[in-house]
Amino acid sequence: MESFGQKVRKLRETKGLYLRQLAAILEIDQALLSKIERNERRAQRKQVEKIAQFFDVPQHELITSWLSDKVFYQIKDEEFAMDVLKEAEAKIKYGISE
Amino acid sequence: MESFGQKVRKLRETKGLYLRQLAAILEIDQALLSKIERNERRAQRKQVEKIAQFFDVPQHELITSWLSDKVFYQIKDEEFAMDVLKEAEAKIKYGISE
DNA sequence: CTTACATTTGACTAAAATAGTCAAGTCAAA
DNA sequence: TTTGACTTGACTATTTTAGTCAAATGTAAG
Repeated sequence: MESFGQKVRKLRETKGLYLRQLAAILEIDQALLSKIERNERRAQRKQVEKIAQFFDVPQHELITSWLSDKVFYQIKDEEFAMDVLKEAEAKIKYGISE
Repeated sequence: MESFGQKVRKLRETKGLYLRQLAAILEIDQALLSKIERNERRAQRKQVEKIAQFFDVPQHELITSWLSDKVFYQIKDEEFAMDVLKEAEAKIKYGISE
């Protein structure tokens, strides 16, 4: 399974770009991009969108990867992480009754 | 499907307690407890633990409810919310390769 | 009607979490 | 041993979120 950061790195390297170059395109510091690629910082939605656009990859693909990373890092150390996800699924499917 | 807040309200009402009373036990403002029960504010982990203890309900039950709420509110408006959860599951199951 | 009391609301502040920067540090290749 | 890509760490800025207080709402009783 590949993290969002790994996806970005792959895309960047496939195009033979340096951190510095992609960072410039995204208008962020290259140190930040480095951290994003190594999952040490989370990207912003706008940045994800720019990346998808630039590499011409479907937005929903990257957005999904990025969001699932966020969820993952939020609960990865929880003993019942899997139950949490199952319950979240049910809430999405059937909603929360008000 | 029941939200964390609803669970707490039920527990409280079952014991015939007022917001004010439970709030005192949790050492928070009753306005905050009111908001938590209506999912307008998220509780803190410590508070969740106290609630479980006080009402003598298994911690993991409330913690799971509370965490799944957090996940739910984070992605509920996403078009691909379900895919996000599935991918998060995969990341939990198989990990993210470093 | 009006008092009494539980709960909600809204606007605000405090605190915590997270994004972002800069300068120095690795590390490999030339 | 210099150069260039990337990483690291400590710091700051920004955003998000928790929390408070005082006033408002609703409702049941007197």
